[in-house]
Amino acid sequence: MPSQSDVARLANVSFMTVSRVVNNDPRVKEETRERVLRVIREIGYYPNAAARALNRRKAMTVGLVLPRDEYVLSEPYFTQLIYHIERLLVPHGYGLLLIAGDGSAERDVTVAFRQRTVDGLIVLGSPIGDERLEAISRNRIPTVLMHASSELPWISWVDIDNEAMIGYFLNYLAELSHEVIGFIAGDLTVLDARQRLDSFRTLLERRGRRFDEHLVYRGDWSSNAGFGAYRYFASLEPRPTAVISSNDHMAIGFIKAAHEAGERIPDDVSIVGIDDIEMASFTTPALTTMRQPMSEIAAAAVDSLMTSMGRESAWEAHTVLSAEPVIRNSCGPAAGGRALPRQQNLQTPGS
Amino acid sequence: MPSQSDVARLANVSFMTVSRVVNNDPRVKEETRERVLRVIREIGYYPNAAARALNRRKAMTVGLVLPRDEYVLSEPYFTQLIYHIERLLVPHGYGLLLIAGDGSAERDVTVAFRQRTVDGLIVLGSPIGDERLEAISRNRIPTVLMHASSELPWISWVDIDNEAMIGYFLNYLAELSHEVIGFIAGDLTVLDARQRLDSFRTLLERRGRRFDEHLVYRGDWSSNAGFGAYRYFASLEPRPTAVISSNDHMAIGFIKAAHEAGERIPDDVSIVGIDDIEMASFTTPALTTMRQPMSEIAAAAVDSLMTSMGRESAWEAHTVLSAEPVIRNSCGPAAGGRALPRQQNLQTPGS
DNA sequence: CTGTTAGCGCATTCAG
DNA sequence: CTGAATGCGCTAACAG
Repeated sequence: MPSQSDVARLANVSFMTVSRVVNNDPRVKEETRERVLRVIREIGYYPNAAARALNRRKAMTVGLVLPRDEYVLSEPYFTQLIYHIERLLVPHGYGLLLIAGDGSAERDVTVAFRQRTVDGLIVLGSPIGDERLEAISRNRIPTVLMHASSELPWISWVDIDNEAMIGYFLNYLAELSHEVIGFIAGDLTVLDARQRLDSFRTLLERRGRRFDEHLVYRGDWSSNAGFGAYRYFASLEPRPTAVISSNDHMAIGFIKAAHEAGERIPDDVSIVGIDDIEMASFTTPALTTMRQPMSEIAAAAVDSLMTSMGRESAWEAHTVLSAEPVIRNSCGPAAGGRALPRQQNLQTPGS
Repeated sequence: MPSQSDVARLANVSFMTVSRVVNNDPRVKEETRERVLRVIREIGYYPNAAARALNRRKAMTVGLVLPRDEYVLSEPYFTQLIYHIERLLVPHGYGLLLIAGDGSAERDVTVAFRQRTVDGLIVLGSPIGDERLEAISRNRIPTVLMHASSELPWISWVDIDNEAMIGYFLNYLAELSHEVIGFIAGDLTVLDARQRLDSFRTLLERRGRRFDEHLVYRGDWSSNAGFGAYRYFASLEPRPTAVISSNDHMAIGFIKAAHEAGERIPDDVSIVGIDDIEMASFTTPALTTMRQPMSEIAAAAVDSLMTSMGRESAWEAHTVLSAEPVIRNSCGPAAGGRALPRQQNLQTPGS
């Protein structure tokens, strides 16, 4: 495998000149540059990443810390995020290293940085009170958190506006005359899950309605949980006429359970989800939900991380982005109500 | 950030001894080793990955080449594979670097290796006649292909037994007295898609039934394609009483379309999928499908890659694994038939 | 504009 | 069992 010296010899220059050409240093005569470039192409020279990293003290790699939970990982949601992150990192010259966190909390997350394998971290969906964050901050690792937040230095984050989403649905369902609204929570160790639930409670009270613990079903993001939620709500008195699910998977489980029970959606009960996964337009009826701005989320994360890695002292940015409602057919007027569904942003499954 | 020399000084040894301790070289006095280890822990020393890589000429990193297609990537299927691969790589001391292939074919795939950023490659679902494979082989990059195959040296692969899957379904549907069977193909630039279609044709003919082009709908793996397939088959005369879909997504689109048309599954038409994605147990009715042995596939891939990377000269292994049928409720006897559904491997959605 | 010197942190080879 | 010398391939800092 050829090195700079090989190129240098064949081009009749010192290897220093080769280095300059490779790094686009302007102070090289055009003629020499071209000669060197030609040799480089001819013998197929590529700079050795390890030597570069050693010298520059920069690995040009970002670590992607995956949720510990195998289940969460199987969300297409995360895959899309990963896809966008990688795409945005490449133009900056950075690579993306996967780090799954099944071992000891602190070690996993810290080691890659201490070994200088990565220059910074992107953490996907860290749980509340995650000890890893403390370790990250202590080690002064430039980091951006996605779908979570933190006040620690060195830790930037980008999240979606959970309160706005819940607020939107609450309005929407109110216009459809729903009075009793159930809520399916996600795994409450996850910040987004908690924020959604808290928003539900707070916003309800702000409207002067009383918040009833019984109207909350604690799920874990899985379709199965939505299944359980249906049964639970069906047994309630008074029974909710509409349900807000903290994600689409659970909403889909809910719909499935309703079908099996012989009920019709939205005639018998309305349901909304969050995420707009592909399957959401393929349920019967198609699910009303919120679409998250994936590529913006990824872009904000990469931006924050880049400037954070470029600085010497602690720095962090906090970004909140809003989701976009996707109104389909899983909501209707409350039984006995006369309101009509508001058909804005009508979205049909392409076909 | 401390280096070996720092540890050496504090432990009153030469940095060479530190190196030996770090690499578990047995020829170090137990007492010295412990002293060194203590210092290492105290000052939080971690070996510098770049220096190591430079010296050993090994990056201890594997590149994961993702499908170019954003759609395919959103399959939870791939995420699971990634998860398992990472998990299996870590014990070997290897990291996993993501490589998305949106740029020029050869460059993308080759560069990381030529730069010595990765020691080998795992390629997910390469299309038929992929020029990248030729480039990989030419560069003598130890590589394992997943869900594809190739005869090129240096390229190992692991795939599932597509013919066996189709054969199983053909038997199963025959027992249910289905005579006219439709087939929804995946994106035919993908080897698995083609193998499934070819098996369908071949096995049908082997049974002495004639293969009819009209009974094949060419999809692209998406739910939308399944939607279109339903409409297509509904217009056919004679109309198929059962349909084999090349993946679950398309099967789910098919089911959705059937619902919208007011038909019942499996009474009016039977359908099977492949993959057993999570959603497959949450359709109405729950989908009969094939579950792929994810962790075995990943294990076979990692194994092959490891031995391939450990060798000097070309080496490759070819592995074929079989999928496991998951019989749920989307198939019934052909209209007018008297056969009963064979209830083996009965699988209910947990709940 | 180009070359020389030095060293990034580690592991291999050879001496003790 | 331990240490000294050497070089992996590259770039920063300083000559020329």
